[in-house]
Amino acid sequence: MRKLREVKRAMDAGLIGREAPKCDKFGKPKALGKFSKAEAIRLYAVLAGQQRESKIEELVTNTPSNYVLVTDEQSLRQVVADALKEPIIAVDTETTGLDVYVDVIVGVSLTLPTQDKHYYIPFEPTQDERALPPEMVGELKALMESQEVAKVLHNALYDIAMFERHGIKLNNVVWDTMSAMHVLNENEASYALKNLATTYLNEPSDTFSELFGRDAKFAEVPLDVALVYAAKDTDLTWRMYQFQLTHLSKMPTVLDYYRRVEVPLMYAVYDMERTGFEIDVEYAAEYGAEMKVEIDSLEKELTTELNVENINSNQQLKPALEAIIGEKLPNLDAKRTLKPLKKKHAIIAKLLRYRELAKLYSTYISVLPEKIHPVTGRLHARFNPNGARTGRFSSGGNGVNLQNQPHAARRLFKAPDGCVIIGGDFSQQEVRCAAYFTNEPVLKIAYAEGKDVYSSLASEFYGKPYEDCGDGTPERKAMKVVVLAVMYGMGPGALADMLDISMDEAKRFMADFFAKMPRIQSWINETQAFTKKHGYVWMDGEQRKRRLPEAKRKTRGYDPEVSRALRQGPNAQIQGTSAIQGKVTLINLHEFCKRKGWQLFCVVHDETLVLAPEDFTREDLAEFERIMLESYTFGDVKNKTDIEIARIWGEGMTPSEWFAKQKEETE
DNA sequence: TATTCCTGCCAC
DNA sequence: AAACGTGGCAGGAATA
Repeated sequence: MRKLREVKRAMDAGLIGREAPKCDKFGKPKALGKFSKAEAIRLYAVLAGQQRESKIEELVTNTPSNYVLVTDEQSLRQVVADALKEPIIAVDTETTGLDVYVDVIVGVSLTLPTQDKHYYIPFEPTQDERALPPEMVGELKALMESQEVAKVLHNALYDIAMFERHGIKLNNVVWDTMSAMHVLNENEASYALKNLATTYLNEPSDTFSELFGRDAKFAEVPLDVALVYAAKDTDLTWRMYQFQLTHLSKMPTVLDYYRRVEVPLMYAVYDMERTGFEIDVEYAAEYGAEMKVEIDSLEKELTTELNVENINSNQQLKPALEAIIGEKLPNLDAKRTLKPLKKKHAIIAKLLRYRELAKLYSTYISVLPEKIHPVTGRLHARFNPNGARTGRFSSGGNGVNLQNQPHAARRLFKAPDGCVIIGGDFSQQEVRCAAYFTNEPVLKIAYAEGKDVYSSLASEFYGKPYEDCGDGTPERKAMKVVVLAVMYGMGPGALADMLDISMDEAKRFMADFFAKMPRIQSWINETQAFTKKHGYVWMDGEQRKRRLPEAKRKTRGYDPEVSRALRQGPNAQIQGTSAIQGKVTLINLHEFCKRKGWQLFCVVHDETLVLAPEDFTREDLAEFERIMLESYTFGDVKNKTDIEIARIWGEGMTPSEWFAKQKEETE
């Protein structure tokens, strides 16, 4: 719609006309047909090209006088000397591409605020004879590594990695305008610097691809254009920093959180991403081939039995399946719809088996080996510390999502020779957090006595002894999902589905649940009332907000968006606070790893993995455990952590099993 | 061929 | 009657 509107505006203004009419086979122009959407989109491309050229021209002619191109060694040295006198500068790099293990810097931008100067320093392989030789990037080393000069960047993780390519540590990054924006407004549509500048600095700016096209390379951008584009980057970064500082200063607890947690977290994430994973390629190939055989034969059988072209197409599958089983299906959801019919119809059992294998194979087993980086020989995940609006990490992007690997796929991740994976997992993290916020005596007493709340509730619900509902049992697993779901506002219908009970039984379960723990109910009510009144909730200690503006909407009758926002409120407070606990702990573990020569490996919400040499001691482990338990506590609710030691992810043993085995082997 | 939406499913 | 929350991604379908 945006594109169509722009085309309309341009046509109305006479900036662009209809396409030239097509000619017939005699070369005579045909009559113009109806004005189609397709033509409008083609015209948009023409318009964008026209605008691109004129925009670039305009940018260059209006290059501010304090944007300076640095093209000789002496000037470069002078800029560095001047920068070393600044207390804080803005930095940005331009590069040959986005692969932090392959690409190199083609230019560096520096903003020197007290001088009010914005420099762009181009290096080879920039395609211009004025570009400085690549080894001169080294002239920036002292400045970048200085612990005196603080740095502000946009998406610093990337630039830290690019400087590393040239043997330079980018130290003393004190602000990242991208991560700060996540704290300032987690609902932002885009966190691209140029878009933030357009929104908040009253400075309409085009992103690189908008200005130069999708596949443009920075090294090929003419230097007069590169100067104005790149110098503007640090100019905007600096202005964004001041804007953010002004606004975060109005929320001192959030500002403190940002500096204390989000900033040091960058360096932890940077190291964690670089550690990477060794992948058991032989096992993957063997296991994958085995799966593929079964998948292919199941697919063949299902295709014939159902008489469809493609069993992966639900559009084809649904009517075919309905015809065979003789009943209508609401959807083809495996858990809800198909599983109950599994016993009755062999074809459904076969389909479910096929789906399970196909998912595992196509999403995990077959792709993990392909993602091994050719340069490092390891698989590098990406971790986005503010990927979720609640402040949780997300993982994925161009790398691999490390947070949703099923157990069968975790077996492909192994510790390098001589190393083990040590994992610490917060036990019942969110319920402990709930105990803290609600002050519910049943929960607090249970945790004080060292009871497992999921097990207790499972024991009651299933009418089995507490001991039979311990860690790893299906009863406890089911109850874990149920407790969290009910706490976060699940309805009786869905609960009945989940526990395979009637609607009335589900209602009774929920009534019992809240009657037994009345403070949970009252805390939910209070939190929802707060959400409705203010349009946001606070995480613990007002460290960060989750803004839910829909909650404030005045409604008559049911409004799904308002209801959703009211469910999100209590959830965000607990999930977000748990995320803060995870981040603070991760920072401390990072320090610990650096001290010990260990490496951060991976973080999955309530679980952190590190790589340690296999001769680690009990004392090392005790220290690791202490960091897990003491880095961040929920008031007087004690933390609990389960520790696992493994050579293969997910195939671990307890510390006592480990040391027993070690002892055995040395004897 | 490229992009986007939909359904479904993995993790916590 | 509409009812856990937070993500990422595969594969099909629709659209241009």
